[in-house]
Parts: sequence; C-alpha cells; structure tokens
Amino acid sequence: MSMVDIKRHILDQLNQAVSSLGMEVPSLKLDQSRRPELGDFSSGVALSLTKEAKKPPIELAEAIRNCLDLKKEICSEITVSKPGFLNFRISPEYLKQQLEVIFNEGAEFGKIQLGKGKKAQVEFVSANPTGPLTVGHGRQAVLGDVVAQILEWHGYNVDREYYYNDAGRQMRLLGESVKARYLELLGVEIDFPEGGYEGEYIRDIAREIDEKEDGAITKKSGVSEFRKFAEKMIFSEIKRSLELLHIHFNHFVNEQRFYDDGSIDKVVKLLRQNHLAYDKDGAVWLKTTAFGKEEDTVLIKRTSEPTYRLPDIAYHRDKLSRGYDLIVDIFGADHIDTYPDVLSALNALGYETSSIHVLIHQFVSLIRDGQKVKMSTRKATFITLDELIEMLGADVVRYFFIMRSRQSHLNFDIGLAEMESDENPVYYLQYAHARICNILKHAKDTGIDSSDAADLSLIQEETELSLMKTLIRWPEVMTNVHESLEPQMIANYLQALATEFHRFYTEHRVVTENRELSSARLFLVSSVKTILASGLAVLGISQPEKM
RNA sequence: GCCCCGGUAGCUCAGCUGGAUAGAGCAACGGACUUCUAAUCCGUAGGCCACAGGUUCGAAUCCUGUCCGGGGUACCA
Repeated sequence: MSMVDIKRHILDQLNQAVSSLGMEVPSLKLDQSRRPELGDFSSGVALSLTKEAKKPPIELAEAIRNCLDLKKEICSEITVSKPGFLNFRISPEYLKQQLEVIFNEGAEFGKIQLGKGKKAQVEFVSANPTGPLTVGHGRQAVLGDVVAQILEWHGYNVDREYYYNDAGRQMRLLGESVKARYLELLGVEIDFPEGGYEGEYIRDIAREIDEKEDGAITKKSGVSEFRKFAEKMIFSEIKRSLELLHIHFNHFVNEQRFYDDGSIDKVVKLLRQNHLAYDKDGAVWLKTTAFGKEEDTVLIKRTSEPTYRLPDIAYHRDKLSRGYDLIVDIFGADHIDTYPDVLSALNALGYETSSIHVLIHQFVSLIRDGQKVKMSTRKATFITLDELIEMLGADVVRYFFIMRSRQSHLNFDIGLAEMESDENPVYYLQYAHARICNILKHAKDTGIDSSDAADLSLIQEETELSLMKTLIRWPEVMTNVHESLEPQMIANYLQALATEFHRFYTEHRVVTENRELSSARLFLVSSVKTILASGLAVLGISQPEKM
C-alpha cells in the first residue's frame, strides 16, 4: 500500500464518517500537516462543516473521529487540535514496511507507470539557426528536457523535437550578414546590411569560409550559399551546446517540409472552406474574431509569404496526426498571444486538441554589474549558453533553470552566479548523495554490509522517522509533477530530503560498534541514496559518489 | 487601450487544488569537526506576503479594483 493509497484510505473513512453523521462534503482533502508534533496529515473537514452541523468545530471533529475506523498499522494516532483540525499520524510500522519497498524496488520505487504504452512529444528550443543559443534558450532547453525526463520516468515513450525554419527573412539576413563580413575580409568596401547580425560569430563564419579555400563559395556566390554554410555551422554549434547540457533531440522538423508536402496549402483550403480565412487588401486573413479576438490577423502576407501562424497550424495538424497521447509545447512568453489562435484554428477545423499542453515560460533577464542586459541575437548583446555552462558547469546550469517556476521572471545576475557557484544549492543535493556513498563504502570496509538482515525496528529516533516520512513522499511528488509538469517541485522535494538527511547525519552515526543498529541505518541511508539518485536523474543532474 | 505573467526577508526565489505560528539559499551575527566528508549542522536577526476592498470558520493562495515591473497586442519570428 503506497502513500497515495493511505491518503485515500483516510479520505474514504472521513467521507464515511461525515455521511454517517448525515452530512456531505463536496471535496475532501488531506493536507501535509504544518504541525508535525500533532500529526503527519491534517484535515479541516470539521471546520468547513461547523455551520451545517450547528456544532462547535472541536466537538464535530471529535464526533468524526469517533466514527473513523482506521487500520492501526497505517495510522497510529488521530488527534483533534485547537480550531478543529483532525490530525493523523502515520504508524512507524508502515514507515518501516515502505522502507523495505524502497530498498527492494530501488529506482523503480513509486513508478505506477502512468504513461505506460503511451507516446508523448515534447517540442522545445526550436530556435532558428541564426546564432548561438542564449541564456534564455537555456531555460527552455532545460525545462523541456526535464519535462521529457518526467514523462519518461512515468513510462511514456517520448520524442524530443526541435522545429525550425531556415527559409525566412531572418535567415536571408543571416546570409547577407555573412556575405558582407566575408567581402570585408577580402578588403571589399561594403555597406553592412540594415538590421543585419552584428555578432562576432558572423566574422568567425566568414573567416571559416575564407580558410576553407575549396572554392565552393566565392565573392560571386549568392546570399543563399552563404546562408546555407552559416546555417550548417551554427546548427552544429547549437547541437554542441545542447550536448553540453546532455540534451539530445531525436526529431528535427523543418518548416519547409509543410510547404513541400502541400500541407500548408491544404490548411488554407480547409480554413477557407470553413469560412475562417478570407482575402482582403491582397493578403489572406485568419478570422481570429471568430475565436474571440478583437481583430482578424494576417495569415498570408501580400508578398504571398505566410506569417508564422499558418505553418504552425500545419505543424500541429501534423503532430496530431502522429498519434501522440500527449503533446507538450514549450514556448517563451513571446508566444503567449499566438498559440491560442493555432489551437482555436485546429479546433475549428474539427481537431481534438486536448492532448496538446502548452507550457509558457517567462524570460530570463540577465543582470550584469547591476544593469539589465537586453538580449538580442541580432545585436549580439547576449551571454551565450556556452559561456554560462563554461562558467558554472552543466549541473549548476540545469539546476538553476528548473529550481524556479517557469512562470516567474528569472533575474540572472552573472556576477552573483559566478560568486555563488561554489555555494550552489545543487551541491547540497549532490553532497548528500556523495556522503551516503562514502558511508556505504566505509561500512563495507568495516565489514558491516548485509543490510538485508537489518532489524528496522531499531530505527526510532525522531530525525530518522522524519527522514522516512520524507522518503515515502517521493511517489506522490512525481504523481503531482506528472499533473503539473512543474519541475521545481522535484527540486523543492530533493532539498527537503537532503536537509533531513544532513541533519540525521550530524545527529546520528551510521556505522558504529552496534552492528544491528548499523545495518538498520545503512538500510535507511541507502534508501535515501536511491531516492536522491532517482530525483537527480530525472533532473538530468549527475550523482557524484565523492566530492 | 486590451490580453498574459509576476510583485513574499537586504538579494535570488519556494510555498501543492484556501488551512494552524510564513519558508529556503545567499548576505549578517553567534556556536559545533580526536568520529562515516564542515560543500554539513544548530542558533540569532531579518516580513503590513505591493496596496485597497470582497468571498468564509480561515486568504500569500480565490474574486474585483489600483499601483509597479516584464512580455504580447506587427503583412517580424
């Protein structure tokens, strides 16, 4: 019986008790108790029924308690406390039994395979190859990868997909910029293109072309030759950056595909048939007013170039056709206004879009010397992701980006990050893991090994019980994260677990002359290691054996 | 103007679908290593949870309004 089942057991009992008193509660819930000295879970049902019952809450709580028939081996104590809370204490027997489950199941502990046999797709980063990935992309990259990891943990078969467009205006500008720098290199006087890419990396690409000397590209080559070369180079840099963070995509989808296979035209045709697209002023408009917007928006420009909404609709139509059970789009806050149009259009065309989850993350503001740095790939006023990784290391960067909720604006102070890299909270988690590894090693050296014969009833210190209670919350944390897709919940949980462990470590010695107690504690401690390792693995952070 | 996020300790941020006395890290101060790793632990200090109303037994959390910051509202992506 897992923790989730326990809660259900208590809730069932509460429900029965309440209805046997002739009342009803629409939504009953059990909270993690804020007062551990009173119990592990608490319920405020009595408080919410006090009016209906016309009785003081304490009295009502007592009455409810008297109707409860909870299994002794699960809940050892039920108390009523001041305003009218019911408090439940998990029995030590149950904790010990769960500890054995953790020990036996290892990394599999808590997996109820919510995604077994299901296919999921996570689309993220999706930056066009116009320049190196920025810190902002980093947030998205890590967020997307961890979401994918969470889904995989739950048993989904996950595709990590990168969607890009190498045919637009921005890419043409990239080609022009590279060509300009190349000509500059050859000593040709030239005006740098208006709004072109000013970053130093453009010069690097030009230099690369110059040094190649295979004659494939010369000063007479067209812009598209330069563009293609630059794209190839930049893309391989992007992939390299992602690899530094241990992020691997297994699908790359080029927007061009939807032009080539006719699906763009098909979408326009469908939209027209459904009276959702019409001609005006030489452009084709999408009737977003039909979706509750104030104005219609342009779908195809007068230049006959589509705006990004059109291929996006085609792309999502394609995603839907691939039979995913779950589709996750990770977008920056700049997409906040556009994706509803895409979903609305798909809905209007008769597609079921409930499998699509759009996760919007807010931007990262870079702060340097107390000043906010405007990030622009074009102006090259950015800190690249590579620079950040070089400065802090992949583990720290990953942790930093998922420890905060995605809807909060992230202020990234470069100086502070560097200063704090030695004191980063991620080390706190890793240190706990390394400490345990060291204990296990020490135990082995000492000849105390066989934790399988451990007598777990010897574990009874307050800190130990508290540690166990935190341990068995892991499955529930992961179930909640499956719902919310908010990775920071994992980080918060691991922090709590590490804190409990470090305190335990300080207060109690694991390996002592008392062999019985030692093996019981080794049992406990290796369970902590198991969960820490699982959690760190989901976050894509390494689990060092020594530090 | 309208829409979406955010405003919590000096700083960066947690706070699960409303629960009891508001949390962590960093920074500050005071303690703890003859022991399995002090990258740790314990303690002190630090708060009108932006502001004003409302909903109710109960609000940082939900609703309304105001203020401040970010983003969108492009025939740029």
